[in-house]
Amino acid sequence: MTRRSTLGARNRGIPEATVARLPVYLRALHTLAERGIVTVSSEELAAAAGVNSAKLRKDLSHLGSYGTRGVGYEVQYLVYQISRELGLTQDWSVAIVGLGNLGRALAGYGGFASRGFRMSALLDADPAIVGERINGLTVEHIDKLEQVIADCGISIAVLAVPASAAQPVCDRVVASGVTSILNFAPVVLTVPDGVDVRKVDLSIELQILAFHEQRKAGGPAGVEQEYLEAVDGS
Amino acid sequence: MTRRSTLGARNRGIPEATVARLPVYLRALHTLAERGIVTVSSEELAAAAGVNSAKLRKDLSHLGSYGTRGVGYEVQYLVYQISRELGLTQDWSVAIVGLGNLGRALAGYGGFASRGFRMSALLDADPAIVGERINGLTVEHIDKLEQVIADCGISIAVLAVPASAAQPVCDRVVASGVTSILNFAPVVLTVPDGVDVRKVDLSIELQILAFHEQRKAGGPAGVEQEYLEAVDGS
DNA sequence: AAGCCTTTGTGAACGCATGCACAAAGTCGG
DNA sequence: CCGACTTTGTGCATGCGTTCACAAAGGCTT
Repeated sequence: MTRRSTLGARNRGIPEATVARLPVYLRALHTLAERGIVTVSSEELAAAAGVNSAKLRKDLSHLGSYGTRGVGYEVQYLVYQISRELGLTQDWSVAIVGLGNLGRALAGYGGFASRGFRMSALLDADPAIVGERINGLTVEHIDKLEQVIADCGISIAVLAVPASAAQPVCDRVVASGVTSILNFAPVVLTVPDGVDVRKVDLSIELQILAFHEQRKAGGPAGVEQEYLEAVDGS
Repeated sequence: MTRRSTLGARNRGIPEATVARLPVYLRALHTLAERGIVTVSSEELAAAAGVNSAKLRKDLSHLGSYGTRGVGYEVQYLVYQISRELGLTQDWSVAIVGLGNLGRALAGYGGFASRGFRMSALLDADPAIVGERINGLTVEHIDKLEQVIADCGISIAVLAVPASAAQPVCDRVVASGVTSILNFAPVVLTVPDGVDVRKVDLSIELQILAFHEQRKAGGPAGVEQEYLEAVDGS
């Protein structure tokens, strides 16, 4: 073990799996705080977040030793610590590229602005959409992409463009200085080292559900024979 | 090792990580097929899917031995095998509950219908929305939820409702026989055993990006001191 | 002040996932 | 028909993530 000090493991290097759960804990804590709850045990918080309590404690231990034995965690303090670790104590400017149905839904989503994320720019290529006001912002033409990203200090971009446009648009935002991308287009994006991409894909999620659904119903129906029927009807 | 037969490992029990990647391979294969490509090596397909070739081969080996050594995989055949394994050779009826901005975007998304998923019902509680036609379907009032789910044989539901409505709506669709749920509401759903839930949460994705973004910029800015300033201005 | 009770933080064991590296197995040219 | 070449399928090692179980640590009661 490579312990750095005796005061808990403030190791730089929080496991990726832990990072992915911190936002869930944070949301649960906010809910508790709204109900006026001051202190929470790992057991209670874990239940609210839908995880095992041992996992919760280990996750939190990666941030430091912020609980009190015999008592639990102070809700407000933990909110602050997790927020800070996630980088939510500073503001992030976000651009949405592509304002079709999905892009509009994202632009109108209140959950963004609430915690550290400011919707700073909306960009689209369609002249019929450019100039429209959505949620208090005017849609700019994508020709101004580089300029807008620089002016607003945008480092995070949300891509809600058609699949065929995704890679070119991605290349442009990256060239403009964006280093984090949330991609809704159903393509595998190629980016340079140092750029993070996360992907949200409805179709994939449904297919995973279908797999398990089929499993419940008794496994894949087809036997080997079916393929030939499927392709040439013999 | 517990091999079942000499003909590859047709072990029931495909790793979850593999299942999550199969749809990605499937999409890559469809793209190749459109370009008229008949045969593909693990190296090429892995590149198209954005994964390591060894991982791809191991994933595919869980389905069976569908490649030809020295040659590669036949695209159409592999499409069929993966589709069958994922349960896409049968049709799945899907209901969307909640037709705000996000629900509309989902209802209009072409990627659903294309492969095995049929949008069968749209449900909402708002009288101003009920009766509207979206993408060829009429929005029904949520009072008819149980009836519609039974009539259409729906086993997969997409929840795009406000957070406060999510758990009650979830309980109702589950009681009606739905066993797979794709949840867009920012809450942790509680469901009985045997029901699968997958969650899509924009806010969480952004927070994960923010964490890495901050990391690139030199780690969490705040020192211990900052918390006191943040809460009571002392 | 002392002992009991609660809850954290973590060592240790286990299981899953990843990636290397190579033998087995097939194709293709001569 | 044979030998060289290509590519699959997988044994093995390594690392990450999860869970159990418990000692250490604090609060609370008497």
